[in-house]
Amino acid sequence: MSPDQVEQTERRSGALLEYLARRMRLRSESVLAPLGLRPRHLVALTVLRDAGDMSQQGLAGTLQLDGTNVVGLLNDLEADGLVERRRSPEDRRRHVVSLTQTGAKRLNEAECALASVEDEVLGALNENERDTLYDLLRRATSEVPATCAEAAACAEVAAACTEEDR
Amino acid sequence: MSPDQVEQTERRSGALLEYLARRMRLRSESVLAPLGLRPRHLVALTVLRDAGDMSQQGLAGTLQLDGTNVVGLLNDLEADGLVERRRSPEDRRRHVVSLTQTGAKRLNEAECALASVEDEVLGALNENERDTLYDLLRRATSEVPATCAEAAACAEVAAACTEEDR
DNA sequence: TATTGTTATACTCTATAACTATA
DNA sequence: TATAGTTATAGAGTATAACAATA
Repeated sequence: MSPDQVEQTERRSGALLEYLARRMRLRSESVLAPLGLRPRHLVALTVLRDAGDMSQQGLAGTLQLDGTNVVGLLNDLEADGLVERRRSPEDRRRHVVSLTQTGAKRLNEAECALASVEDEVLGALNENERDTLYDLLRRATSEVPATCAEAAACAEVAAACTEEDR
Repeated sequence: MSPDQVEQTERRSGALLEYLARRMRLRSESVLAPLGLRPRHLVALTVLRDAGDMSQQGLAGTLQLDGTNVVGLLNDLEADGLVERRRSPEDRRRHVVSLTQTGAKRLNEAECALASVEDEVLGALNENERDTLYDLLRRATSEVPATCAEAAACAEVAAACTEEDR
């Protein structure tokens, strides 16, 4: 493998994604504080709006978050009347979580407030490029999260790749 | 403002970015573990490669990370011989941090290993779209982080926006 | 006196384990 | 017996404060 090829093929988006997300999150915190929200609340509300009602377990899976953490998250949101927990009629163990009208409104307010943060963090991109970015992110995140089996297979491939490279 | 306009203008990339970055990070952890790296190490190495040598304070600023945290991060990386700390000749208080050859090699290995993670997390996007995403992220992150003054101004604008919306 | 880096410490976030209720 | 959700608790991650060396 030539050095040029290495340059071309081995630069990945992962680190950039994390780096950009961190900057966005740090700036967002101060803007969201007056609304009584934290970035993770916004993520949860966004998922509920975009994907619709779901069980707490479903939410945990989607957010790749531990179930115990979802409890606390929903406690916050429910205390503010932004989401609702209802027992599922089909399976009374389940709680169906849904966005309330108040929650949808608050989410809109938050996104409006975050416009300036986005202007700042994505300052290097013009309007068209931001639209493209939003579209790509939207589609990438709408994919169902991979199963554990897939993740394991993925780890295997990566390990082989590392061995070969050494 | 009409409901349609609200739909159009108030959907922001922040939550999506954080959501996608989290999924990427969780998957990356297992793949990077055999290399003795954690996602944040990779971010630091990536920044050092892309932006070149810098002081610890510079690194803290770039990574939007507390200085005390940078110390621990660099301790890890230096113990593995992936980065080097040298006293600056001009200002002996400063440590100039630079990527070693070993570090550059390890970074390449890591990025290779992460290819399968990216395939999984960005499964909904085709090759072209991933290139576009990489390009957008690359340009967005190469922008200098905003100063505190700018962040404060940004918060003000956001607050005004919230008031108006209520 | 101010700044760079370090150490010690407290705080927050996240995950693991045991419990209640439904199935 | 297994699953959805909850609570209590321990471990990891992150930030705040005091300190040493240099400017």
